[in-house]
Amino acid sequence: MGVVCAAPAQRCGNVTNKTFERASTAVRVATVLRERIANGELRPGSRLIELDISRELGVSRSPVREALLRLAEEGLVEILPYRGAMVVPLDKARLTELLEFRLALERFALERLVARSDPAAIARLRKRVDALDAAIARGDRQASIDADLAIHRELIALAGNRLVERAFESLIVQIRLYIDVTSAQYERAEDLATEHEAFLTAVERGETIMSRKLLDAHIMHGFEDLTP
Amino acid sequence: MGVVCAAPAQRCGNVTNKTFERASTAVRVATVLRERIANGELRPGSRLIELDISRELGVSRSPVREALLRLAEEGLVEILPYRGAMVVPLDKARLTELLEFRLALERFALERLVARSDPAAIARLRKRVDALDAAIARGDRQASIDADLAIHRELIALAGNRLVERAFESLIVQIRLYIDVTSAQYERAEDLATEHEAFLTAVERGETIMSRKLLDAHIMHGFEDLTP
DNA sequence: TTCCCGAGGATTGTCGACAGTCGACGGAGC
DNA sequence: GCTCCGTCGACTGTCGACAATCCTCGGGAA
Repeated sequence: MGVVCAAPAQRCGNVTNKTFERASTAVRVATVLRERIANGELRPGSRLIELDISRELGVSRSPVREALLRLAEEGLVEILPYRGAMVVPLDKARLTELLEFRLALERFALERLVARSDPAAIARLRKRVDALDAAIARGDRQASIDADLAIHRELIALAGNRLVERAFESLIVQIRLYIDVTSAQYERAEDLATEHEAFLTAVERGETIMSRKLLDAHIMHGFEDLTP
Repeated sequence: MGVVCAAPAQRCGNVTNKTFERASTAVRVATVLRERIANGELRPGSRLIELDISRELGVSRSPVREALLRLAEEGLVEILPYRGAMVVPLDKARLTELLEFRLALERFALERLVARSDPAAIARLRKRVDALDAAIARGDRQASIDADLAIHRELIALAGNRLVERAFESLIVQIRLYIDVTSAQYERAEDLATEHEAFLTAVERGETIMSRKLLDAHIMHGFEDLTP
């Protein structure tokens, strides 16, 4: 019944991932819960009861509590004093806030990138865009989503600010929750390719204003008709 | 010896703040530690040993652990597995990252503000700037710092994005740690007043580019010659 | 009927104890 | 002298039990 090892040193026979194996119980529990939230097994708004989780995973409540606290800090879970934790409910207002936040960070990164006009940096982006094109050509939806995010992750990474990077990572995890709901963006896959292509071209040419406009449009794009 | 009440319902005779009194032990411990970090009692780099803290505050280790986790999420504390927590060390690189992050958020808020050109919103900012002027005129350094931050907090609040607001709040707490070190900015108090005045004027006139430039300069200003 | 209130169950918050891990110290081997 | 390895103390990670709080659901009064 226990999905997670009870003791840190104890071996999970069926788990091969070393980093997961060696991580503390709390981190492992957080990982499990994060996945369940991401894949929809745990629906937005559903309660997360410490005792149930600890029993199911075969651990005590302490690491479960810590895991919930971590997820709360990531914004995936909301904790109310004496009333427990629940998966953050999805609504349009929240998604808007997430995207605005994301926009603020990506704009910052973009500005940096254009300002230094470093060919090597742009080449890295180019590689990611090509990967996206390939995924779309294959008609692989999941890969397309990953490749899309990889482009933006790269953009952020190129800004060289770990704090911003961390915040962005946390935003992405949350935004991913909405992707299933708002898959519209990934239905028009060709548009997606075109958008990135145009964006990258603008960046390559050092067009500050244009690249920014394209970024704005892309991030907000496809999330217009959300109905959670 | 116990500075913090052991049990939630138990009364602390000398504490008047109701919200503090009613908060969970973990939150109270976090508050105490946060203050100690802020006022320099706990120096950057110093270790935070759970057992010591719990004994000193007269609580068990559980709430102390939770408090440390919260502070870690705020970026005030760094936790290394099996090796404990310590106050994040201050260095120039980190301050730069903090300020860049802050810049990204304030730029976003500013853009919003200028775009909607709402007199009521600008009036609120005006009030804060006036308060700063008054504090500077009185020569009250602490009040000047608070008034300065209040202006920026107001700017962020006007953007109406709770996520951004929360992130900003956390940034400010961290940036405050550097203010003692880098008090240069608050030495030239008149400059500070002038900067805000010019900034607000640009906002009132709807000058997108100018207001932004002034914001950039102001945020990065005074932190140039840091020597921690 | 509607509202208040108080018991009781479910769940979170806190505690003390034990298990596991890290880093320092010191001795053995080369 | 230098490196390796085992021991030891200090500390963190995890556990199960107890205390405090919230929520629900009846029962009684207006």
